[in-house]
Amino acid sequence: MARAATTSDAFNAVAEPRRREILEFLANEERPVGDIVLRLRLEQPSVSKHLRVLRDVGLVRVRREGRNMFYRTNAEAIRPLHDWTGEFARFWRHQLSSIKERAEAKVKHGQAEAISFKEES
Amino acid sequence: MARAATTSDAFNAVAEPRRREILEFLANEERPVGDIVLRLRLEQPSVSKHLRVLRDVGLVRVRREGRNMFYRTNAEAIRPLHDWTGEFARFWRHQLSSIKERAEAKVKHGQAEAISFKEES
DNA sequence: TTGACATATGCCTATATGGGAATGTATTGT
DNA sequence: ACAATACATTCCCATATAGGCATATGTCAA
Repeated sequence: MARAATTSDAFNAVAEPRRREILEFLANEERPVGDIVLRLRLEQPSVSKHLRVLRDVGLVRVRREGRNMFYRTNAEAIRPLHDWTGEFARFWRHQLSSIKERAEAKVKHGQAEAISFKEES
Repeated sequence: MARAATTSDAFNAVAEPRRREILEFLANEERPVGDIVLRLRLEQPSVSKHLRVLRDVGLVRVRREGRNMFYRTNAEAIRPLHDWTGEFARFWRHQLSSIKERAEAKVKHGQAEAISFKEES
């Protein structure tokens, strides 16, 4: 068998980096497809296809307004991922991973892996 | 191009349901491969291959003891996923995801729509 | 060394993918 | 009606699976 479909669940859908970028971009407010194309610098068909996947798993919602399709992130659909990963929180608090990791942690202390949701460009 | 490799990052690695099960099983304590085989009822080669993927992205650590390979989940590697999904928490708190929810919200608090759907040219 | 055991890797195949290019569809303006 | 605009869909293709099966590697015991 092959890999599970990208549309099988939110886990598979967000595995694609571009789709994560789209979700970040659409988190604050709804946007027409054209805006996403400009922002991510992808071909329009690619964006439409990514949106199709996100839509199929409920990660985005869409609304038509004239010729435009306004998409927005449906944060609720991301919640299961947050919940699942959160189950491991108690372990990363009490676990001493490895000597090597501790050393790395000290070195790159500022690398907090924070994702920023830029409003406009 | 095809899909990104399962070993490209934790997002892709955990997209596979079986690998998530493995991570859950190995969260509390280390286990030899044989235990995972029995637990998940998969063929041993499949388990080994899944473990290889998880190992490549740092989601599990391994230790040899005689003929056995003891694997355990490295929760730290799951943290980035938790952090990323957590960025959307403020949205699922303020967003009304469905008509049903909106109706309930109105009844309970008489709360107005919090998200502004701004238009842009 | 030989054999049993535990695990890893290689090979094969059906399947789904993401990007590019072309085309289809819906809506608006004239 | 017709052209333009905004998206969506289809087709093609190189690539990476995941599972099944066979085989290789590594370790221990006799």
